[in-house]
Amino acid sequence: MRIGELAEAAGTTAKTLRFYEEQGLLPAAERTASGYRDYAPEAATRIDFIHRGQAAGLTLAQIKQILDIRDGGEIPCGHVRDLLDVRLKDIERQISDLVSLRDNVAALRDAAAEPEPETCNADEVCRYL
Amino acid sequence: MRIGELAEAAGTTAKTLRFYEEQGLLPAAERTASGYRDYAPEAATRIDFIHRGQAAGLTLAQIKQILDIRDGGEIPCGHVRDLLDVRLKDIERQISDLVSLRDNVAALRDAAAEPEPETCNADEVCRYL
DNA sequence: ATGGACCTTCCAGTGCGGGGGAAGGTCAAG
DNA sequence: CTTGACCTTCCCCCGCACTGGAAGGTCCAT
Repeated sequence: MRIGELAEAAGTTAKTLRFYEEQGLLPAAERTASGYRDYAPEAATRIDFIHRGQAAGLTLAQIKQILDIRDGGEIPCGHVRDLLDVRLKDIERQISDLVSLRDNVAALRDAAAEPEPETCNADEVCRYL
Repeated sequence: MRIGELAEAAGTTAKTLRFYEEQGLLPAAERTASGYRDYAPEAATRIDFIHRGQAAGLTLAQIKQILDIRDGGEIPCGHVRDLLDVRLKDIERQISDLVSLRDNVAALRDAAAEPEPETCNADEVCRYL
């Protein structure tokens, strides 16, 4: 199948598939006599994997690590678990950062909700921030 | 004072201050006879304001909007409140997105914690993702 | 044989907030 | 007078995951 068909089957674009190939996430495709990339339909499952990795918040570089392990004939489960562990801690840190930020911003907004502009000092630009 | 002194006083770098000037967040500085930027110490309060804006998650472009209003002789409280409102909704959306993601990633990691690699199908790369 | 949909490569840009480093000028201490 | 720290402008670079577009080749139906 051609790149456009594969892209549609996998829910992405031809441009993105060429990008993935360039980044080493997809193996260099077979070529037809005229130079068109020629994919087996199973190529879609690899793209699905990439999408699952992205849905878990992994970067393309991390997904590539997993694919490289699998392509090397090893079983990537352990590495996947480690990546997910790190990712999970990172997400939790982001959440707590955002919760703190939310509280701060909410307090600022509440203070700004009843403005007393006359008490603002031009030097500090806005006393509600 | 020179740009390096101001940068240190405000907890940033000379490079960043030039960048802020270029972006219109800081007014073009006075110059000494030899072309050096020459700041009044009060310049630091404006940089502090920029830092407070960043701490509230505002972009430099949004902070610039506030500064432009203040520099235009108006009182930016209303705009600040609007920006904070929008930012707050955005933060809350990010939090709920991240909480969903955390739950998904945690479930994946728990599944991967007791791997049974022999049940993995090489075609799907890793059944834990 | 012609038109349009598809494909190829290559180069450049997006948004964000800067950072790196070159080439040259300036200032104060020793 | 020299040295070293600082300053100037200039342009390019980072990560991230693409996206846009130009210039040209191919395939298929009409």
